[in-house]
Amino acid sequence: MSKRKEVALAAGVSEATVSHVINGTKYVSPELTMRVRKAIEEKGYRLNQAARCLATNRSGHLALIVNNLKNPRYAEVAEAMQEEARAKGYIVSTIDINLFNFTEDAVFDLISRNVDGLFLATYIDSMEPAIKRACEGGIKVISGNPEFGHILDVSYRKAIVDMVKCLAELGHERIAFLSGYSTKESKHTKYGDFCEALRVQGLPLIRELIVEGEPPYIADLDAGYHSMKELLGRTRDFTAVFAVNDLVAIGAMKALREQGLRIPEDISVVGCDDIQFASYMEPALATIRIPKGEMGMLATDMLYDILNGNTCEDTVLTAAFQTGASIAKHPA
Amino acid sequence: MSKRKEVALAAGVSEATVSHVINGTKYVSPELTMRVRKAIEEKGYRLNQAARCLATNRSGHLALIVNNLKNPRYAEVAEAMQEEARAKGYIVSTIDINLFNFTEDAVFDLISRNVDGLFLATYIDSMEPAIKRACEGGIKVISGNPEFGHILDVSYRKAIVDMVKCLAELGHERIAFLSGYSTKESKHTKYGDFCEALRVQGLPLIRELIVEGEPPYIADLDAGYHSMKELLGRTRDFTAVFAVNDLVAIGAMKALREQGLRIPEDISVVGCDDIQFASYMEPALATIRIPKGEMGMLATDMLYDILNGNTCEDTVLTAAFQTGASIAKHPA
DNA sequence: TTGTAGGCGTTATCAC
DNA sequence: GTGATAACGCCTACAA
Repeated sequence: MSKRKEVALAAGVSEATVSHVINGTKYVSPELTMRVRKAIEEKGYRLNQAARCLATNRSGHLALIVNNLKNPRYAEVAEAMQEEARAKGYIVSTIDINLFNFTEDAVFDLISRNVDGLFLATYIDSMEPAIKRACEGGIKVISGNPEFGHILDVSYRKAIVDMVKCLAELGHERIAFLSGYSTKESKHTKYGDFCEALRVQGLPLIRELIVEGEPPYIADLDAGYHSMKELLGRTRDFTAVFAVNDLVAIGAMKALREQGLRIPEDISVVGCDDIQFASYMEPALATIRIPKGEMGMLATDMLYDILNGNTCEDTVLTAAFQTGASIAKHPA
Repeated sequence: MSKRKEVALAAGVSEATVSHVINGTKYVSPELTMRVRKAIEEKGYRLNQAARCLATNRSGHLALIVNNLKNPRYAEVAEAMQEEARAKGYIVSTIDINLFNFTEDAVFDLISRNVDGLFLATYIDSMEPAIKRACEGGIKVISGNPEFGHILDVSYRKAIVDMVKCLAELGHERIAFLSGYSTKESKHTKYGDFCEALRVQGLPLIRELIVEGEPPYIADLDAGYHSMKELLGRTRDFTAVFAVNDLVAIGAMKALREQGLRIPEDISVVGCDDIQFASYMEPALATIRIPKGEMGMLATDMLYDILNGNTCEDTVLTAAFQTGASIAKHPA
């Protein structure tokens, strides 16, 4: 690895000049610029980011926090964030906290690594203290919590209301909810939105039809499968089910099929997130669409703006109900 | 952010002593150790990794290269790698090269960032030069290519032979292959294995039944869907299809259904990777199982060993055929 | 057992 | 427009 000094030597200029052509921090004559570039090329010189970070206190390193990378929803956010970040010269590390299994050290490590910015694509109360430390440590964070600075969030309210309305109009009255998580978690807004939506439609909230997740609260295919089995073991008196995400919905569909229940003839199913798989299911899963890629991009852009002293607007994107073949009229 | 100096001051010791208790590089009396730890705690001190990196030339930063993070196969590798890495004090950045859309800069950036190690979970010829540079830059790399140092790979051969044998025994003779990529890519071993497997079974390799992918070669659900449509447009004279991965298989299933073809009664379908979704399909997708989590863990362990001057063994894991409801006897 | 000092590769502030 | 020089925070001989 050749260093800046060697490049300067090869180009016959000072080290400072090399830096200036690299960073564009000062005018350098075209001729010298050329010589320097050539020297860089020939020497195969690579700027040492660690050194730069030490000097500038900026690492060009972003972090994304998700709760389950295996959920394509987050994979998509991660991919978009990464793509946008790379275009802006940043690298991103995705931290997969297994929900509720969260350890503060993961965040402290981020501080230690001088991460410039942080996007919380998932949110749990228990990480608040750590995130607060991160803020104090100078890390810019973007999340759904105004307490941490700028906010980028998605609101499910309207979509869930629309969805419940759609089901109600199809004659459904007893709608189950597969939570995946604990409905006691304060930030678990989908459950709150669902309750509200029922209220709006004048439908009852039936406790028996609410299935809580089990620790460690990984809302995945298996969780959906087991949640539905639990529900079916409890009662069959429901005609529609809303799952906290598409994975849970798809898992639930399997459990329903195994019990000989037809979708949507017997039970209508709705998921959430609109992962690509949803439309490849048989029947195609009705779901709630959220702008996953946009979130990743926006988060990156916002962080970029903040880090460069520009302003950035807080944003709340809105989800949209996406109907599908997995819902139908209430069975006569 | 308090620095080491402040900790030293607070603990009434020298900076060197602080470092030694942090790194365990020298014996420090229990008493002083205690004082230092307390001071660290009180001051909320976080070691600056950039500074350490500059001094030691080690970043504690690993990278994983995949071609499509949205493919749960890679998400799983990424998650496992990350988990193992964190336990060892490393952080990992996952780089999603969109296959064949690869740009060398991504790798050069890794060099610039003093990444200690690199795991190529995917492989394409076009990145060879860049990876070579990474090696020269001192980055330890693990991949399927011995040229780059240690190897960690998975062999599909036996699994594919078993799979074709299974299909042959069920009476299938005309087996299609949805490549997703270009079959001309030298490293695209699944295609080679498939050809070999046909040979072993004495089955013909039918050019018409081989569907090449389209640039930019993202072998995902849509690609599978379109590949199958293309195949169906070409001929219906096949009774089984092997897809390069589960996503392609699932996409193909949709196209088949749309044409009124039943799975497995009319067409048997086999995927590859054994992503969790496979078993949640209707019918459950026969596939080829690969140890995804194990690969992520192993790669990390190997890198860790190498980086710490230990030896590590090259490993080739073997895939296994996993039957499923998506295959059945040749339709009479 | 503990402290001192030089250096890691860049940036940034100054004179030149 | 260009070139020295002092940080940046930490590690690590080497000295005490």
